[in-house]
Amino acid sequence: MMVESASETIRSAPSGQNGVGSLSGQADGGGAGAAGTAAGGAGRDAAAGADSNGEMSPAELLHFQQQQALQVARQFLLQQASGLSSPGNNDSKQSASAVQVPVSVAMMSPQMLTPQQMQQILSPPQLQALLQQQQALMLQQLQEYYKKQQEQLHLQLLTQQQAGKQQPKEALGNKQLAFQQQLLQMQQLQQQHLLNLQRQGLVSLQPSQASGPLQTLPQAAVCPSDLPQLWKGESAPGQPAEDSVKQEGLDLTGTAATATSFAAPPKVSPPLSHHPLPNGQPTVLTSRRDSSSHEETPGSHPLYGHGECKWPGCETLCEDLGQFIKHLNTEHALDDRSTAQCRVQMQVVQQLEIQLAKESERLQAMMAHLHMRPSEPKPFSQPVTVSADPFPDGLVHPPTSAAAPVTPLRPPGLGSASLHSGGPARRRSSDKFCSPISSELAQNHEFYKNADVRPPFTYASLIRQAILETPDRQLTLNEIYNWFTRMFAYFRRNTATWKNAVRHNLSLHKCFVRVENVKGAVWTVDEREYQKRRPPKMTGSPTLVKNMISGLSYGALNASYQAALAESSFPLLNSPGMLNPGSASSLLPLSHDDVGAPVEPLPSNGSSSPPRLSPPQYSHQVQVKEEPAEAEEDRRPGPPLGPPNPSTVGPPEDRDLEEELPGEELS
DNA sequence: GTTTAATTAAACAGGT
DNA sequence: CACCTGTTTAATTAAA
Repeated sequence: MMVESASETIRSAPSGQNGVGSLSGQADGGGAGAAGTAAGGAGRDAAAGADSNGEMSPAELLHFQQQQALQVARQFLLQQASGLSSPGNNDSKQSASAVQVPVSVAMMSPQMLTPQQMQQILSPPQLQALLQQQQALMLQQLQEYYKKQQEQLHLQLLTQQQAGKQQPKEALGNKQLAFQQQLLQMQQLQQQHLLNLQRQGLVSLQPSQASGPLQTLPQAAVCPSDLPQLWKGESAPGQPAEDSVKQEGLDLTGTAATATSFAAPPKVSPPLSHHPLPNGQPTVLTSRRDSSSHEETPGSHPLYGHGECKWPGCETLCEDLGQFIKHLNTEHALDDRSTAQCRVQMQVVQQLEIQLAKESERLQAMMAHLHMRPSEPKPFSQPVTVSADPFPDGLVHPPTSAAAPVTPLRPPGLGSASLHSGGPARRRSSDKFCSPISSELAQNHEFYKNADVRPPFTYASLIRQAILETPDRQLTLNEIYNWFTRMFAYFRRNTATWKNAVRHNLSLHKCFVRVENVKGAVWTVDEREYQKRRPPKMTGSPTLVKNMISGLSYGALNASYQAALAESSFPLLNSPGMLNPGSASSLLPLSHDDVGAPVEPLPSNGSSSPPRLSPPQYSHQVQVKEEPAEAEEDRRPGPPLGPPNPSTVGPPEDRDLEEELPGEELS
């Protein structure tokens, strides 16, 4: 009936929903970019310093300087490669390195932690996350540095040529040779580093550069089979303006290179350029460009894998490479469509980069602020609320909460690793690290709204979120549907399927209570129940995870990080509803994490850190206008769950939540 | 290898 | 009758 039409309408409306555009907020990758630049600057300064000292001939000076720089770079790379295991002593030896790699230094909090110590202190997952962050930064620096080196090489060559007239040719030759060798070495290191990154899934779309072994990995890991939908249809054009906002500016240059550099084979080759991204984003990806140019893997193609074309949304089967190439040239030639698709890909990449940069920056700031105080368990044993701490293991805690250090014993498993191709780390990634839906959404809702990517949350958590976002914490089925379509591009398709799932979830979970209203029935959330059944899984659905992983894992990653911060910081998403004093109660108890709080594991010692908000007030249902008793019944089984007593129901996990106050709405 | 939870599909009952 | 809303059951799958 009307409903239908209503939902349909909305369906197409999403883009117009709101112009808030968190994206724009996120987009300002400027910060990160700046950081990167600054780092680079520092490096240069160091070099400059060396310059001033010397009194050697220009050529020697250059040489010396380069040597030094190379050394540093090499060392740094090695360090990275070995997982921070390289001894810190080296650092002292090479004071220059300190300058050269300010970022890393800062991150490690020189204050005395040697890499090894860090390793001990931090859980694997933490390390992993850290490492990734560092690597990303590193890459940027390296990139710059590398460029610089090349320039210098040229310079040097020129100089030497001039001077050559007075010096024996041989000497020069040797020098040049040596230098070139170093450069080569450096290149190799760089490649190696890239490989590492690839393995970790940090760098996606890795193209040709890594001929053999890698090609499959990246493909599988990154090519989100679902991402394609992004392209299907109207792709780029369809993108709501808000989203494209600034992206528009970047055009095919920088990012294009990233997204499509591989499409270079024969003819189809978009204009690639070396320009750095406009916004200063580093581009993890770009770097590979250099190296990729070296070798053109003969037997494979980045866009070809498992017998099919990996062009977004294509999936055409091709027997062999030859056929594929032909297909590529005919189907994906340089035309409007391809360009549009390319643009979309660019946006995806861009967003990922921005996100990465942002997170990196944040991490640095966090570490700087905390002096990298490790979440060491023992030392600071303080309150231990732990039980629930959803912190993704690794992060430093949010300043706000008193939450104490995470228990060390925790199964290591964080997520970052698990995020990317499920590889090895699939262990418990989920649980602990699931992110609070609210924060995740808050951060990426623009993204989900526009990208056809399945959100990494379960239907139950999404439904709950939808309901809680409203002022009265109640929604009709149809409104729930609308929320889904409004908030997620993904749910604008296959409506029959997910709607059925929604209904199914509403009926299935006790936490959703149907209340008969004058006008019909509305659904509310019984937080208590919800929390109860919590040992959730982060993921929503298998597919979900898959998508997330493959495509835009950043959301999750970030989510994990955010989880830590969530509590305090995101005003963003929560419902306007919260404001509502009257009904607000429900929110409190909810620990935002919906998706995943780990509830169970630890004995919650609520004692130490009393969750600030006593969960007792289980939100009860919001005051629904006339509400039949049905709901009530379930709700309180018997003993009113002890409010104060966290251990009862669940971990008090609600560790503080104050989940944020209401902020605005997400869309 | 078993259990649990989520997803998906589908049947079915009331209502409109 | 068609469609919506709810409830259920069942199969499948991934994670624990």
